[in-house]
Amino acid sequence: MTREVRVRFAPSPTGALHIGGVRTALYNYLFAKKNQGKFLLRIEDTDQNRFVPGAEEYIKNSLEWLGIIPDESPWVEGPHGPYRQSERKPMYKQYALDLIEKGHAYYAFDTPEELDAMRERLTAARVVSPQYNSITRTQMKNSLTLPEDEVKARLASGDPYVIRVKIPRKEEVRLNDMIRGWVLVHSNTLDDKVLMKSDGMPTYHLANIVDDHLMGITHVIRGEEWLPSAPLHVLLYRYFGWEDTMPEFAHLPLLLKPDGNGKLSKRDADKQGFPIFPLNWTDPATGDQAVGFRESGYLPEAFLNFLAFLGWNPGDQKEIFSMEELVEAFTVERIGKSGTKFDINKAKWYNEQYLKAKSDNELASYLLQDSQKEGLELDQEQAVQIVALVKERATFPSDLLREGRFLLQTPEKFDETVAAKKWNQDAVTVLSAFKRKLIASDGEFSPLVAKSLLEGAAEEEEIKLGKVMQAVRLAVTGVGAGPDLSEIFGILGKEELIKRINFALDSLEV
RNA sequence: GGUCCGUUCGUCUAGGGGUUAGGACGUAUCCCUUUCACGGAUAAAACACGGGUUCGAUUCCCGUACGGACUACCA
Repeated sequence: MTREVRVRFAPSPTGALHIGGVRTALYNYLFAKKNQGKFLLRIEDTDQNRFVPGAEEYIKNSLEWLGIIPDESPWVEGPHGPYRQSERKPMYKQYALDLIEKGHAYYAFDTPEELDAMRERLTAARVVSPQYNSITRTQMKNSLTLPEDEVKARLASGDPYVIRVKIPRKEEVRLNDMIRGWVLVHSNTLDDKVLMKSDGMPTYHLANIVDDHLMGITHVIRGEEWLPSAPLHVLLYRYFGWEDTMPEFAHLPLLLKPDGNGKLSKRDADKQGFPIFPLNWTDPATGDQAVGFRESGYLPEAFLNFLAFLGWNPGDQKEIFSMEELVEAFTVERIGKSGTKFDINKAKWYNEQYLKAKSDNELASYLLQDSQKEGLELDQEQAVQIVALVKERATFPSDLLREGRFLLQTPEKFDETVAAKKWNQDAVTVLSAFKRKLIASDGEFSPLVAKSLLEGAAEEEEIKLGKVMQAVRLAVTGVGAGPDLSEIFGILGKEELIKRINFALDSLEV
């Protein structure tokens, strides 16, 4: 019998969800949907000290923005809830006790000071890596070394204690990672990790295994930073007697900083001036603000597509994939092994592709919104016209107004470099003649009409139009570059055109 | 330091015992355009190194180097 595929994304609410976490969520989601399985979201909030208010809501909003919707989560209860580990707290202890009973775990009463002292002593003795393990635990205060009476007395009197796994001295642990193949680790390099903290909360290792088992998780797809502790997890499944339903593991390559090496961090993103979080985030403790991809103008489908390709590829040349197409094409076999440097240029390129694929009507609503914020007046029809003209030059929706602003606002100043180079007597002569022709013209005004009027003006004055074209553009738009001029004439209309030419003639000196 | 993981153009990657090592982003040049952008074309640009195995290795094996992750009562 093959089990229903069930995967989970299990972030801890310690701050804004990082782009790497979003990718992990995405891969889990794609894998679940590809295999007609379920994607669940579990909040791993077992560390009360690191809990950040708002972080959970942020995770929810981020995933919703991208359409990575969990089938089961704290907000969509399923058969295996609750989906917040803090709410599952009472369940964990029995499992830790079960392990003690089976001889795979023990109580430890060492204080933080004693642990420090032990590490210092071992470091001084040049022991390579000081850890609480099969050798050192014999010298520490735990239920393996203390008399049974004392252990009982300590527990009864409420002495603080933790529960540690008892890692065997000599044992080979092997696991088959879906991405990396067989990974072999010797138990003597593992330490007796804390399973249950003195505050009664489980650590990640315990809670994770217990919950994954209880929730019927079949595949664990998570970041590579977990690979070193995966052998411990395998051991725990074995000790619990759950080996037959142990999930398969896939450890994803890390997202690296764009220059040099190392894990991508918020610092790097700030330095390079690009977002690292999906949404805006304000740290409630420090008040530090970070802009999100969403607020920077990235379209969710573009961001998703970009993210999917960070460490995965479909094996063919196609690069633009909708969520449905990603689901269809996704396999973990095609996830790469090596770390992936983050390149914001590629993200921008994806955004351009998706932006350009939108209809003028759809794009117009962005322009309309942005314009209204500034109190600029324009209607849907005008907005569509402008969008058609400037969308080729936009990466983000906000570029629409930036690129088309001169069509909505009469320029108040002129680009000085262009003016110095191109504004001359010929320009004044042609523009003056153009203006006269505009005033004299009647009948329907169109880009074509406007253009022929300008050509006529140049011809009459015996000046080559090419020589003054830049100056005409400067007069009308205030800058030296932009979309096709006759189209601009058409959108501006005769009156506005005359007004702008007059203003330029008055303001600019030869 | 130890354990584990990794290494194809600047970046993301395809490929795989015999290839002109392919694509995309970025860069450059040209074309289109009386401008800029878009678009089109072209170019520069990679198998980390050393040993094996082999008729032949970028591809398989082993080392080395380099990089990364982990090494908490954090996840």
